[in-house]
Formats: sequence, structure tokens, C-alpha cells
Amino acid sequence: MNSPDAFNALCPTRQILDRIADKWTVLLLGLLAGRTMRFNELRRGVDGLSQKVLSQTLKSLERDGLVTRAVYPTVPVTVEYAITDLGRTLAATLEPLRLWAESHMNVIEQARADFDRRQQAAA
Amino acid sequence: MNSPDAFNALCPTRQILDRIADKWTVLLLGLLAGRTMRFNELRRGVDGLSQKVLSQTLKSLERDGLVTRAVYPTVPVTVEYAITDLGRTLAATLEPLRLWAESHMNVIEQARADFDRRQQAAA
DNA sequence: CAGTATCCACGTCGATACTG
DNA sequence: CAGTATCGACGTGGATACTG
Repeated sequence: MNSPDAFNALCPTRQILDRIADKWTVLLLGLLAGRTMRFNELRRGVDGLSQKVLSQTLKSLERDGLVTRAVYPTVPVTVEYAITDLGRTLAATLEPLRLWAESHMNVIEQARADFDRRQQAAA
Repeated sequence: MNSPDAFNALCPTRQILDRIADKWTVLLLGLLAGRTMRFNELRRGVDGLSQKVLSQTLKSLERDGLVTRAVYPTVPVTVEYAITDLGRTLAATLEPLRLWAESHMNVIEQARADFDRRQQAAA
């Protein structure tokens, strides 16, 4: 078969899936879907995200055409990150994922506790 | 604030998001949503996935209550992995993501090429 | 403010070998 | 068949320091 097949490592779809199946992408696009934000704003907005990784992630998001980066020659310099139309369609697809996580976390934590208890009992 | 907030690293939602924002989860649940499968079947089904990582991933999927693991005392032993109802709701949320990747890969590859060309020109 | 550069600790992954 | 155990290579990420 020649149709896109995410299960085949050679398929470009897989590269893209690898790319978007990344927690920072989900969170950053989620923020930028709300409004345009500046670098340190994003940094503060996502807890636990280091400056280095934020920088890397934004660069690849820009490369993929999901966000734009605008530099304003103020002093000090102002940089604004905005989501693109393409990025917005992805953010829309990602949103249900975050909602799923939020609404099912209790069930999953329970499942984990049960599993760990069974493991404990078996050992 | 005490409501679920995926942007806060301390929130359990974040752990779950980290967990499901994983490429193997997406692909494995996608396969198991179709039908119950055996270990080596899954291994063959997902290109580039090593035995070790498959084993780890399945274990954590089981721990989270997303798949079940059934052992049949045949010779040699038969192990079947099946998606749970919970897993099915997640798979359903994940499906649009794969479709998005498949339908937008051309645009993204173009964006990457453009970006790289601009970088090249700037350097 | 918005990064880049460097170093290093860490974990993860693939390859290989072995088991019930 | 369905794993586990071990090892070594590798890359990613955090901390820190510096720059326009």
C-alpha cells in the first residue's frame, strides 16, 4: 500500500506524529491558541519547561509552520509568538486530548494504584 | 486554583498527558482498537519498535487500565493484549490526531523545506 | 528581554543473550 | 512465544554563564 501509514517508520506521517506527540507541543499550542504571547510569558505559562527546551520547541514549531515568530526592534527587544492557521487546526485536534486527560485522571490513578497493589501482592 | 490544570507540573493531569503524548501509545492503541493482538503481532505491526520498549509500553498501558493482558497456558504460551473500554475512549480521541498528521504532512514538509531554505539564505 | 553556548548527569534505547 | 537481564552508546535535558 502506498497510502499514508503511520505504522510504517518510513512514512513521513510517522515523523510528524513523533513531532506532535510531544507534551510541550500540546501545551504550547494550547496556550498560543488563546492569544499571541512573548517568550518569557510562555516560559512562565508552562511549569517545568526550561528556557533551553522552550527555545528548541518554539524553533521547531516555527519550522513546521505551526507558529510564527515576530521580532520588534524595541529596547529591549520584543518577540511575539503567534499560532498560525495550520497550528490552529492542530490545536483544535489536540484540545480533546487535554480534556480527556483532565476528565480521566482519577480513573487512571485508581487503575495505577490497583495495578501496583496487585504487583505488590504477587511479590 | 484546584481545578485540573495541565499547565501546572504538579497537576496529575500533566503526568497523564506526558504519558499519552507518546508516539507508541498512539500507534499501539490504534492497532488494538481494531482487534485483540498478541505480543509479536504488535511487534510486527509497529515498525521500529523494539521488543524491550514494546514490553515496557504494554506494561504501562496495562497499569493505566488502557489494555488488558491475558495469558493462556498453551505450549508455547499465548498472550493476548486487548484494549479496554477506557482505552477505547482514548483511542477515539487519538484517532483525529493520526488523521491530522496524515492529511497535513505535505504542508508541513513544505514548511520545513521553506524554513530550511530561509535559514540557508540567512547564513 | 530573548535568547545562545557549554558542560555534565541522567535516562532511555538498541543489541545481545538468556529463560519458562 | 513472550518475555527478562545486562551492557554500552547515545541523546536529551537541566544548570549555569554569557550576549545583543
